[in-house]
Amino acid sequence: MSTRATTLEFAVLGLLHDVPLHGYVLRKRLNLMFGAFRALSYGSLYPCLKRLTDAGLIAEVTGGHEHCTHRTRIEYRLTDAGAESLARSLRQTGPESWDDDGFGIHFSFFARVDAHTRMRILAGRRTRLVERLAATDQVLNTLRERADDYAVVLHEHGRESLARDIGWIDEQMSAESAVTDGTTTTEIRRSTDGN
Amino acid sequence: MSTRATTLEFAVLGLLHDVPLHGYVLRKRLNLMFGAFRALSYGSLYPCLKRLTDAGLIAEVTGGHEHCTHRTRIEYRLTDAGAESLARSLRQTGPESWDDDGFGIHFSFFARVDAHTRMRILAGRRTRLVERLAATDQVLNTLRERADDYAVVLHEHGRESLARDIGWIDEQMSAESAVTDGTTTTEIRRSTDGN
DNA sequence: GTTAGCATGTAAGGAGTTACATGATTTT
DNA sequence: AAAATCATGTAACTCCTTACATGCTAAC
Repeated sequence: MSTRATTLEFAVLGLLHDVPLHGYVLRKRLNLMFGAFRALSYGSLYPCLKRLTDAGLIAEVTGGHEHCTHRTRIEYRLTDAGAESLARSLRQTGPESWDDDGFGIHFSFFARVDAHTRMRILAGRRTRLVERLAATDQVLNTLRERADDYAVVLHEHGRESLARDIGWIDEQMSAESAVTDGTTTTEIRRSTDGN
Repeated sequence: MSTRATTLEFAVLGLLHDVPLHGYVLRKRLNLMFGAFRALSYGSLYPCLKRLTDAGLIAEVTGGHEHCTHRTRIEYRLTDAGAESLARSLRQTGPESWDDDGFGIHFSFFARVDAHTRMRILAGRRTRLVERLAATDQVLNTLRERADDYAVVLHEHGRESLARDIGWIDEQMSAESAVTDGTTTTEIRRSTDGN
């Protein structure tokens, strides 16, 4: 497929990398790792699965050891093309990987990515957040001039949250460089082991 | 109009209450008070203005003291029906006023709303956030079982942000009850004065 | 006189949601 | 045997964005 994978498609490919899953369970996993609240709807997931199938990135599992009956659940597995597309998405560093939509997913899959890529994504995310902090300060100035008190309080809270998010990114970057430097011998971050 | 106002329509009516504005400036104000980043597009604003005009909630300012030329800027003012619709939206306490979409806007307009309504919206928002905190704890348990370390770190950060947001709501509720109790004589929150 | 910013709009499309429609399987 | 929950899908709709199309006005 020529068009770049959407966030949802990327997340689906990422989850299917470990284990073949069917739609219902896939949705649960997606809601677990991303979103947390405001659950993904089936009306969104199933068409996505269809698109990925049509694009040849995933395929129905035609289980050899399955009994011929109960064809009610349809499991999907990653094809070779899908694995390659996933690898490409994981390797990407750019707005898709550090803007709001993509950052959480890319971060969740960090265990599958080399330290250099992790750092670039964290750095990109940090820049974005710093930009926003500056923009928020601008907004706060204007809002204070207009004496729009409730709006000021709201944006001051937003500013604080942003500052904390930046601090968190800094922590993550420190943790990463600790791993890269080899200044620590203990295993810092594990990936998921199988199912 | 029978259908409830969308978030954008509500925000537009709210800004037009003080001063008549034209689209271009309106957009700037909207981006200032809400959004902060990811600016609203004209492709969204102008159709909204048209909808509100068709619904009779706003109308073009036909300035008496305007010179007949330069009809390039179209100012909009709130009609009586629009003012009533706005008042109704402001009075509303329910998911529209405390979910993510609506909360910021309702909070920004708090100066125009009675203390009782403010409290109910804050309480509703608090309940939502507490629900999410519980949901996040659930997710964290599952994620820890699966030893999905990066996802755990990400969700722990999300949990902390949520906890802070709840703390902030508590502060706002304290500030509100200080006003209501009359335990303070100084003016705590001003509204915008004119333009 | 040309660039930059002000100003208004439309058409097509993206990425999702809700509501609907259906049926199998497990639990009580 | 009824209720819950597992499971898959479609159709219509929402709300927004991007890209386009247009023209005025102020500054340099």
